[in-house]
Amino acid sequence: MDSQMIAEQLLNHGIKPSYPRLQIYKYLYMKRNHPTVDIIYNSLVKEMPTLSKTTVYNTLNLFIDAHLVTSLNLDENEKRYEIIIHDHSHFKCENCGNIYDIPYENIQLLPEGFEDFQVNEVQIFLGGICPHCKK
Amino acid sequence: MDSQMIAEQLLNHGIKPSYPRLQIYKYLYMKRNHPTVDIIYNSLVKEMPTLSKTTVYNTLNLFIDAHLVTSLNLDENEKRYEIIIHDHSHFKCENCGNIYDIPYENIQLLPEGFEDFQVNEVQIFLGGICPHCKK
DNA sequence: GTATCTGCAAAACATTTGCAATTCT
DNA sequence: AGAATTGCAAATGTTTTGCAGATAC
Repeated sequence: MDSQMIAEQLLNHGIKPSYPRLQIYKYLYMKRNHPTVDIIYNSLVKEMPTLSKTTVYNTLNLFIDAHLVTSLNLDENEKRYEIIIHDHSHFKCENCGNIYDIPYENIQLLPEGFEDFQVNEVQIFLGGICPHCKK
Repeated sequence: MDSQMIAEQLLNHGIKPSYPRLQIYKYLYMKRNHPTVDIIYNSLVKEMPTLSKTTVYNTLNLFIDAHLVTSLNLDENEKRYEIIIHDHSHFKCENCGNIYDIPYENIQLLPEGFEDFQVNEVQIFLGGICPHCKK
């Protein structure tokens, strides 16, 4: 996906595609690495020396309000962010700290007697040891 | 469950059952309401005027280390705590903010090709509208 | 030229830490 | 007395906010 298409995605969600916004969205789109604000900032500040963390925060919150991005609380003090993609859970390795996307389908989350709950959002977090660290 | 049994549970996990510890554990055990530190503190300080939030924090972390309690990040800034109970997810109503325990069983979380991940911990968060608010 | 966007500095929180006072045995 | 526990005050770290300067159309 090139910058032109990313700009269109932002415009489609009512967001003016300024340069910082394009770069932050592009970062999330290309890397898919569930970054923290710090990770995004440190990566982009190399190419945008005047970038501030405030702008990263503001932009991410803008994306969240526009339902382009979601934030994850993976059991630490700081939030992580990712482009909204449906039907996958997050596996965090206790050993190496890596975060993996795990797809799922057709999970029955509401048992009998709970059908009246209207589910709009699902977040599944898994903790354990990843294949790489098990060897 | 009375104080005597709670004291035994703490002792079984290597925790000396001081009065604040008993009260905090009892609160979690009886209420089952996924409280924040603030909620616990404000509830208990009525009966224990000298209680401090530091003690609530310290005690909860002690319980977590002993695997008696777990903390939840339900998408806000502050953590919530609950007695460890297996195989249930948390549903938070977008409207009233209530948190519900939803039981589940035999959910297949790892699809084909991901069997090498060793899952030690599962947290499922659901957001939406509860039956009470749908009416 | 006006509205929007950016970014510095300060504020606002939740949580942790250092350490002295208290409590328990 | 000695060891563990408690709690105040200060520190820490993330995220938000106020506002002035910069940018875009």
